[in-house]
Amino acid sequence: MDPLKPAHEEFLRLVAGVARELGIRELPEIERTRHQGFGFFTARFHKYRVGQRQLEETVRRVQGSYEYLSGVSVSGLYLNADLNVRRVAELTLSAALRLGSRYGYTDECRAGSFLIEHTSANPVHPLHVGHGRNAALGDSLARLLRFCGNRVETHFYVNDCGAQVMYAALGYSALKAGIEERARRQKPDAVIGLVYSAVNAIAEINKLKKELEREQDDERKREIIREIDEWVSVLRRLMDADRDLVGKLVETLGRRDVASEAAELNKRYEAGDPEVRKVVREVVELVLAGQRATLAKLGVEIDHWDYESEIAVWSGEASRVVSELCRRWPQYIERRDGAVVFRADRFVEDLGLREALDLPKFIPPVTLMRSDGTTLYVTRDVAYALWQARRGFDRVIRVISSEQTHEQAHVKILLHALGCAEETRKIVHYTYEMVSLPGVKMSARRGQYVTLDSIIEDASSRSAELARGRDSKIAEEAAEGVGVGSVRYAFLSASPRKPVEFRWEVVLDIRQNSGPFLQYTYVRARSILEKAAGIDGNIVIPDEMLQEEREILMKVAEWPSVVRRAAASLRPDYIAEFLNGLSLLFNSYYEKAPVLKAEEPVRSFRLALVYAVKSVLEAGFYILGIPAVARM
RNA sequence: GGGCCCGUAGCUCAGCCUGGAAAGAGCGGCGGCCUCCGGAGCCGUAGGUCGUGGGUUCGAAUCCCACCGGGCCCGCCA
Repeated sequence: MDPLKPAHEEFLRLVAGVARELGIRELPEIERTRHQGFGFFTARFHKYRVGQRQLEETVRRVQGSYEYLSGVSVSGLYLNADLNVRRVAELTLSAALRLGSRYGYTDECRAGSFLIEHTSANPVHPLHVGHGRNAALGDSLARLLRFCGNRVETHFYVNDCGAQVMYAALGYSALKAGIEERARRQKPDAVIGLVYSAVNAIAEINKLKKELEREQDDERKREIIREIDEWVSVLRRLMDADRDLVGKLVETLGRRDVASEAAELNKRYEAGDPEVRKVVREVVELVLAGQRATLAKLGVEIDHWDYESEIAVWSGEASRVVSELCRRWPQYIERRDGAVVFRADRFVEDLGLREALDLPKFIPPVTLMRSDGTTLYVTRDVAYALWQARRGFDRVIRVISSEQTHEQAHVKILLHALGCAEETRKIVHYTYEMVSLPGVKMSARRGQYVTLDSIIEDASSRSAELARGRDSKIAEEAAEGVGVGSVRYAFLSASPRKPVEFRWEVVLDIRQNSGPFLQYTYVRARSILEKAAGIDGNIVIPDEMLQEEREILMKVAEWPSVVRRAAASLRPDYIAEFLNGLSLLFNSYYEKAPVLKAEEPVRSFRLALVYAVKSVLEAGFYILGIPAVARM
């Protein structure tokens, strides 16, 4: 139910009539007026080369009487119309009272079925802030599209292939008992994260030492020594976290050729060696248990966990991708020391695909297979993309950070080269920019990151701290909900295209544009309704409304179209912005207009208005995944 | 060196896809209010070369080009 629909239709009829009279063949676009004082709806006639007088006269001739519009006017070459606020208000309040937190849904926002892949962090460490943005975006897209009545399935791609997993597995099998014991006490992903970083550092140091022995050039030698020092200090830092564990890892693996062992392990894993398979899966499951717990805390549920090994490797799909490309495009295949390289650069150039596939201007060649016969991430990703595209959804949305722009372009090119036009069209690389923390440099390989767990925890304790001075028990209870709300809002409120700097003053700013601000608004609205104990269904719209009441009603009336726009353009931030605007209006109103103490019938009207605001906030909270706390 | 993205008020951001009215919010600043449903409040006000320079257009924050500044990426890593 869209309360603006009748008014929109009336305006549409007017505009169409005017256009017809003026001999304009197309229908001028109808917009929500951007500037105050020029009505609610606008149609522009600039490009049709008509005079203002002519437009005015035509409008006068064509316009009829309207139920939902008022004040049709021409200003310059704009045709504007205001709303009949009373009529629209009736529709809005009755829709909100009837639908509650489902208000906002309209049939027009259904757009098909969606497979959404998101988060897909490597299973060797805990989730960090960047994954938080990915998870919040992916999850909210899923919620938004579900709210709109679409079929949605969420997927997490478990990258259990490749060297980094093998590093974790090597460390794990070397110190199994100690690690398992720790994983019972601490979060298992944190434990494995430490193991992974330590083994990685050991491997790096060993590789560099070997290089140092062979190296002749003094300049280069000094540089290698510098790099070794850097990794040694990484190791030292990891020791501070768990001296016993990291010390034992150095002892056990320090003299071994960890890099070669990892490569060997990887080869056996891809071949499906049962022994390796068992170890790798054990370590991966430990990490996933931890990652799952973090996601659950954020209110994120994943429907399917897709294992790279199964879907791309053991199924033979990745190999088929390679052989099929060799068969179709032998002229673009090069073999370098046994590795298979696809000359994506020349392929794109020769076939002139840049425009058609909307590719970046620089495309490097892409290696499809290592010289030891194992697959590479991009090849497996192509196999996975095909698998996704063939699961019977209209669209596949892959939420992947902008770091992978080039890799995702490769996937697109390779799909095209395989002749999978249909599949390519379905797949969307939903990109978002990085999250940074002031003064923190992150590197997963160096075990240097701020975990999502610590961010959520920090947000919760800080929000409890901010509430000190009020009821501390309530603050305590609400802390986690407010913490989660603040974190999710911080990730979702900016356009995905913009880098986000995570700063506590902003994230927890109660006055505006934050999760807690919305939650606080919600608590206020809810508290009024609780005290009122029930709303009369017979709402009389008063003849004299406050300016704030008019504004809130029109804002609430716009909610369904905001939902539609957000869903159509896949932008949860539109929802966040809208809720922030609504909250600002409501808080201002709250201060001016007593609800419970008002005389009837104004009291009932105001209660209905509060209920409508509360309902919109609830719907928006569902979409953004912000906990609707009752008190805070 | 090349590629992708970002640059709008002191700060955080919306608007850019699809050009059109005086470029919108909030925070902070300044000045005020409050025996009232939750003060983590409210009202008012000042504050802008839309990074810079060209171009296209009747008209550019919006489209094109160049440059400057920031982030990310350019591997037989993922």
